[in-house]
Amino acid sequence: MAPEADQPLSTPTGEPAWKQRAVERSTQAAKRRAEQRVERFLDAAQAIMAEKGTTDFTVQEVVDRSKQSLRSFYQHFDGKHELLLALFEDAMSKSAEELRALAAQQSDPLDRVRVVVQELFEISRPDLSARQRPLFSDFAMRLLVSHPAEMRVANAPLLALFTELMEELEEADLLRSGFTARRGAALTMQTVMFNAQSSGQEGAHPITAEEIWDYCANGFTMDAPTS
Amino acid sequence: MAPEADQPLSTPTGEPAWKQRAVERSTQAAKRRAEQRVERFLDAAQAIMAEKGTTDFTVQEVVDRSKQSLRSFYQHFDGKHELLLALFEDAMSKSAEELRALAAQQSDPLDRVRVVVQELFEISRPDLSARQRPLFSDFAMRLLVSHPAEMRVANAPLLALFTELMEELEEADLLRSGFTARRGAALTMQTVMFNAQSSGQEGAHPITAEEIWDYCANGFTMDAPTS
DNA sequence: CGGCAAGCCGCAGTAATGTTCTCACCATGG
DNA sequence: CCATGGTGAGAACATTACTGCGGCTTGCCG
Repeated sequence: MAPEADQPLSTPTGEPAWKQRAVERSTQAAKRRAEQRVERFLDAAQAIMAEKGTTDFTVQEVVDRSKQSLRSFYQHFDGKHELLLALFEDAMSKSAEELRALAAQQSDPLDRVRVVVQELFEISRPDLSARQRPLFSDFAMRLLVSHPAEMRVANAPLLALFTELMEELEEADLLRSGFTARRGAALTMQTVMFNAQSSGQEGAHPITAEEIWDYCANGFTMDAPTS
Repeated sequence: MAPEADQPLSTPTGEPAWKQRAVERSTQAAKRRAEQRVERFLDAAQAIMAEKGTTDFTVQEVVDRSKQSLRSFYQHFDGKHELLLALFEDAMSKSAEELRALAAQQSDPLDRVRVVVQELFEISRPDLSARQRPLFSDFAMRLLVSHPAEMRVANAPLLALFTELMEELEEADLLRSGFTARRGAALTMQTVMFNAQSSGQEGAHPITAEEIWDYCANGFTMDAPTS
């Protein structure tokens, strides 16, 4: 990593290389400190959410809990929204990893999709997991309507997992004819997550993980028609 | 309607019947006036939403637009939430009626479900109908997480329609074996509405009405297995 | 017609909360 | 050892939902 020849490319302003390196060294220490502070804000926010089971905490609470200052908070985050977004993206990619690990335990491609669908349904339902994952109910919904692009980014890891699983199905000729893996991945993922959201809203007949799997896999019509 | 014998039942306080009737006559005029005021608030709110394409208006805006007073607003509504809820319930039952009329134009039970699914999808997508129906994106999502019981009430008309259509399918033996009409109705309705919500979030490959119908009807697996 | 009760209005005021500003401080690096 | 920039503490600001109060209008009743 001594790309002196490349320096001109990265210093179009005419700064000498040594100066850049010196500045960078200073910068990196500061960066570490900054990252640590950000970490503390993140941890504090997560702890508060775990306690209150909602994203309706105040910025002040996070600041107090993290033993830092409001001033510092706004130096590291563009606002409360950015904080929540960071936590949400993190939670989503962690969940995607967990689900991927779960899928890996199954040998049959169809079983892989099944366990992922059922587990995603469980961790997405508000009544059971709101306390542990308020981001999935509260924040995800608001993000979907107010910042769909950011939602798409946050969903990417999970969507990738579903796409892989669907492609496996495709290769094993287990996908319905004329059905694209990409579309099926998005449709299934969203169907599972959102139906989980409104489970418990269904008065006396809450939907179960088995039912949602059955539905996604087979639809509701007889096994032949559709025109 | 001269149920004098029944009066004691409705006047346990001992008030004479004539007085009750007189009071009621006075009351009804006041009631009409009150309803008219409520109507004006409702209309103003709807107009503002149509212009701004969001539910993020202030109560003050509604008050100004309706040429009434803030004080009066809170005399007729418990708060902004109640206003939105009223508009939402109204929009939902109107949409349910429109969809029911649309279904009636089809003779085949499966076609009835299909047109309803496809049209519900279209009117629920945020990109096209946000301007006309911000309640369906904005408010519905928030209501789902913050007041699921109210959401259930608001959804009831639409759910009833889906249930009827599903029961028709059941009677015509077009429903998959071991599949309940009630569950299918809820699952399908929510799947359609929510997937519409996130359509357009799908970068370059937005889901279409045909695809969602295909998915709901048939799922993604081959036409035989599931174990 | 005169008065009264109810409703309505305008306006100021409260509360909650996200965000920014002021200013002193201090720690880090040169 | 000093200059710079991040930090802390708190005040200040902005927005918004909501409420209290006093006065005015309106419609009703005797």
